[in-house]
Amino acid sequence: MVAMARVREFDAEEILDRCLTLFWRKGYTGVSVSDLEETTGLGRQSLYNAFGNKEALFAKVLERYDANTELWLQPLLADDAGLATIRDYAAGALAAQRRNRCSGCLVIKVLWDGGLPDPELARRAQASTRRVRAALRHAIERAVARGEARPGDAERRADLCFAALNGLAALRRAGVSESDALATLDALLDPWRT
Amino acid sequence: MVAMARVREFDAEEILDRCLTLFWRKGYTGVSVSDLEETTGLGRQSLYNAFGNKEALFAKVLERYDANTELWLQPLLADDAGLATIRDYAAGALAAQRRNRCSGCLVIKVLWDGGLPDPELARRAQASTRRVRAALRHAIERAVARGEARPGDAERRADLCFAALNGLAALRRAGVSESDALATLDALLDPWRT
DNA sequence: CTATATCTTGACCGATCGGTCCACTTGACC
DNA sequence: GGTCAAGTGGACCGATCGGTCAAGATATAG
Repeated sequence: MVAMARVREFDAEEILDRCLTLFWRKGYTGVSVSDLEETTGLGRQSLYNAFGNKEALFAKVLERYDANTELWLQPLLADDAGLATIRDYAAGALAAQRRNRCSGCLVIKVLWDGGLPDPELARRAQASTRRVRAALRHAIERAVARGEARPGDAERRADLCFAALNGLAALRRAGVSESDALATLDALLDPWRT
Repeated sequence: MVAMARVREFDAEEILDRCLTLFWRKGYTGVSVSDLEETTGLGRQSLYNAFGNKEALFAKVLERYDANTELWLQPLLADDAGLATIRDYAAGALAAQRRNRCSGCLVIKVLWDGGLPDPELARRAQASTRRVRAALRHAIERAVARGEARPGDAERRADLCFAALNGLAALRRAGVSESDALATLDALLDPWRT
């Protein structure tokens, strides 16, 4: 390597974020490479130079989504987590979905479409959902330990929470308002309180 | 009209059923006309003669799905409906999804994709979800009236049921077994019992 | 300044998309 | 049996899909 050539003119992370929003909104197969060009403002070859191809780019996007999710999950994994933490998590998720004009979980969506080219990606997507369920379970266990919630099968409750959270997105698509969706989640959590 | 010509050689309803399964599995945009040719065994022109185009065919399929749903909803609308009826409804839905190798509600899925060409179709899809929620609400109200369930906001509970039912499909995609998914629903219904 | 390795732009590839056209077959009616 | 509306199969359409190739532009190292 004797002579270094020009450097890349864009910020890869910002580009990935734009792609993330797009994939979140329209799914993997629903996004064309031309769409990616448009929202990123980059030429096609620049995208392929930087990320490989559409599938590899989506893999990076999924990694980024997972990292973001991990951050969102932190409060649930804290010692003082509880039912209110779960509610906050849901409120944050609904707000983020409104901001990005998308609904539901990207991971669940691409799992539903089944259009993922690489089965490894599907495996990682499943692992991602397991982390969310485990975090919910932890928050519920802490709530029970602290006496906030009455005892019960934490794993079942966590899976039920997970199902309800994803179902909230279905409710939103069915025309229910964000505040009504949150109130619906309260109808799940409140009966657990002591 | 002097001379009648040959009659159609296939049963339109059976064809629609095959298309329904395919759309259910892969969504509207995920199904190509070639796919439809393959699963129906019909030529392209036969499909277009009988149903118009892909969008019109999907509209018929949606109509059929709605009619089927109406049938599935009947037990929930009966006077003796209750929490067990809701559980049966969920069990039937999960079993049907296993049989058709698809997951979740077709209507919610196409609403999620957002790939519907006709906004009127989206409107009908939303109306369809409202009928399901109303039926769930009726069953819950009957359960309360009969003393099976303790009193509570029936509409919130119905929407929560709706969310959980759709979330059950998300759980299945996340790798949870059918029986575990049903047990998760029980974790929602049991606390309502008197 | 020259040389060179990389980035960028835009034309282009074969495959597939939804949809149409046309020649051919078929069967009910007179 | 002849006629003709309707059904069927296959070639074909322009548009778009994901992906590639070949120049041209550009910044760094010497």
